[in-house]
Amino acid sequence: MEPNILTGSFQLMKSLNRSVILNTIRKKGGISRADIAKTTKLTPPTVSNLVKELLETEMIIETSLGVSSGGRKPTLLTLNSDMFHVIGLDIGSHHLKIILTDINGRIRKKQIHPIPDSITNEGLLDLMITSIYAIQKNEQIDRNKIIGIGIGMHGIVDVDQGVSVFAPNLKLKNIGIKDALEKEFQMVVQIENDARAMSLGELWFGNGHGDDSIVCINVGRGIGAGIIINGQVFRGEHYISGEIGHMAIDLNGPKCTCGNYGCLQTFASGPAIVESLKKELKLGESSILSNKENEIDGEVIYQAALAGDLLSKNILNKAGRYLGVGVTNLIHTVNPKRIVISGGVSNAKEFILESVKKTIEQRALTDSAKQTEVIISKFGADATVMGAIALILAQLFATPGNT
Amino acid sequence: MEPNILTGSFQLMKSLNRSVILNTIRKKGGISRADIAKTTKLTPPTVSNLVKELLETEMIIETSLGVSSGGRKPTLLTLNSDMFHVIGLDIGSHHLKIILTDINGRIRKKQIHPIPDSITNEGLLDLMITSIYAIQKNEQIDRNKIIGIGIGMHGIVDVDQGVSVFAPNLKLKNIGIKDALEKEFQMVVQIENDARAMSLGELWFGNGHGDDSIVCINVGRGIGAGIIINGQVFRGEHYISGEIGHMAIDLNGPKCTCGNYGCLQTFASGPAIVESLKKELKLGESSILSNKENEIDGEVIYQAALAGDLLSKNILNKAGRYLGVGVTNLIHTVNPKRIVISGGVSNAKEFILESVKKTIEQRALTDSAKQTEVIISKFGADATVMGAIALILAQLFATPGNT
DNA sequence: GTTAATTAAATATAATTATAAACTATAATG
DNA sequence: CATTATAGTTTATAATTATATTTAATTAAC
Repeated sequence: MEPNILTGSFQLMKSLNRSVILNTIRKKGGISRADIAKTTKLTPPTVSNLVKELLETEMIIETSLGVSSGGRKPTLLTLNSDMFHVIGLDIGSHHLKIILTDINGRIRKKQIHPIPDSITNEGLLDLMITSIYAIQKNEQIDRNKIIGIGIGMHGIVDVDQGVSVFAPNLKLKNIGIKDALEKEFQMVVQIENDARAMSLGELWFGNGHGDDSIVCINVGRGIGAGIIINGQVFRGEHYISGEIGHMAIDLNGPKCTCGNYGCLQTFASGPAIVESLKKELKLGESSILSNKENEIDGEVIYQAALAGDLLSKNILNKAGRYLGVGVTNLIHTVNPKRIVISGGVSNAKEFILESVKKTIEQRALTDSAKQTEVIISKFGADATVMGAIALILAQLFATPGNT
Repeated sequence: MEPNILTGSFQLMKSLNRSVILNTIRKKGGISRADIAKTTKLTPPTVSNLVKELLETEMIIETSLGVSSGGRKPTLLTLNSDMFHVIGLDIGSHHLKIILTDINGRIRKKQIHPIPDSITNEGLLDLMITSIYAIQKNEQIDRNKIIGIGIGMHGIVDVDQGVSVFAPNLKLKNIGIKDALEKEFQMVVQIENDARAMSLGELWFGNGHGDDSIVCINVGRGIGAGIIINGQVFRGEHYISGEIGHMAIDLNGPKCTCGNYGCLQTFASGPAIVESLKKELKLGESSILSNKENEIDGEVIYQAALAGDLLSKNILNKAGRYLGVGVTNLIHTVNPKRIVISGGVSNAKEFILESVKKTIEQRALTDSAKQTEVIISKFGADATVMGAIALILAQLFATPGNT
């Protein structure tokens, strides 16, 4: 069947305006009815009526009176952030991270649970359910004031069905997460690929407020990108948009786990960096890591580089240059306003970011493309779980018609 | 200043519904008021009122009576395609092609003008203006029933300003096309990059009716892609989305005109194919083109391949494989539903398409990605000019709010 | 061939919501 | 303390869609 066509009706008109007002309050935070009318170009009575309704739902509250510039003092309105809460999960390769936030995304509680090796679908679902109960324990929070549960998950995710189709790092397939959690908790549940969740988190909580187009690149065990266009997560036809880890950049390069040669993640992922360094050590390069081959992981290399180890620095720089090639390809394809780099490898920002930028400067076609903003995520290891929160908030504050 | 926020109002409600009805008539072609009400879920009186208005504007007409299935015969409505017309231009490297169509995109007249070498900005604008006058000559068409002029142009185009920022093949910069033509003709003028125009044309007139996500790849002197997401042309932040000709796929590959190495268009563009064949000839490969080095161009190679020349076939196949690598990178980034290949090189479809498909089959990550539809444009050399028409039609039939 | 049922379209009335204009409340200013 | 500026509310009105009813035109059944 055709999807429902969006037609104009009184309900649409009203819900659109209510949403516009709610979002204005969210963005400006502490704004009077009169100012809402000015910025939205709605008339004062319309604003007053809808604000009254929003006050009744307790989504917003009247706070202090503002300062007057000659006339009645404005009554300032803000989101009622103490009332409503959101739960976010980040399902990684070894750990499940869960947070509880208010609707401004301020973290109230954070917990981490290890994920046992060779876990089953049912085991993972059980772990998720118990962790969701656990984080609510001893919290003075009305259960039906929890708006929803957002989940960021690596691998391929069918957002509409709410299924983790393939989670390679856990070796699991077809986990029916949404159905299971909705049945258990009777609230909104939304699951999304980790890089895409991150990118939405970056849009909501990062510097990129608004309707921008941004790309968030998650560089860790693999490399994945989340693409935001006009403020909407872009998923592609089969939920594999942004799978840039397997972008071919050097057809004569090393063999990748996918079977092809020269994929981006054979150069710039965490494992690739470790391999690259080990190989140099075997070739006899001198380094402070020379006799510690078994202890080497990404963090160790980063610390060595910080301590001044030239080989470690060079290896990280090289990874940055390759990442820059991939990023430039993305700029020439998606041409976003801003690119945010996150994930484990982005920890080594001092040694990565500059070489990414230099590579873009060198390779990008036009001056404007060269000036594409490239930053490191400010959320560090919390990027995915904040993105999971953003999934629910994006839905809560969505404008009618913009699915 | 902030862009205007979209708020609900009676005008919006009405114009949304009018647009929904108009588009329903356009898509279904020959549909009764009652059926419109059913498919749109608008009520019959609403439909009747808006249909009355649309009849008054002469945008639609009542045609025959349909067949009854027990009851009054339905009055069928269609677009009044004989009344309104659109002009489309394709500004290529050597020729200006111009067509006049009705609002169903049916071509009424087509003309081609050569573009002199070393033309100036003013010269090109003059040529455009005279060609637009010329195509209207001897046509029984009401001047103010021409809806607009669409222009597809290679290079980088600033759609909002209506300026061709950089047209490398004509060696021109900053041609203020929109302003000049709007001043001369007082009607809607829209200019767009050729690949993006093509992609919109493919969406409107090709197999891909609807709100799909498709990518159209123009393989000629360069390689450019037009990306359509949710039925909207996607341009990127600096109008360079889809510039995949300079996607790095082989960092150790040949040097490109852009200064980098291993760009896609050093392998799969028209000039790259010609160079590649000439090189093989020099190396002594036998071919029916062996002593005709000066006559070789894309068309000659294609004809040779058709005539059974093995070298020509191999060269075209190889280009197809490289193109397939680029296309697979696109699938892993944008993940569209359908990919359409057009431009000069796509003429050699017998020798290109299969190797593109094989490469995707070999390299794509998931089964669903492997099944991405890849077709050759059915418009051939008319792809850009049909896209230019689509630019205007897309605007005419746009839903309010979806800019 | 008359009548009932069905479908299409128009019309009249009601309901919903935004808008405009008038009004009340409150504060700063001189 | 009057004047003026600003915030917010009330009332009346206008622009629409929605609902219910009516008219028209057919087909199908008896």
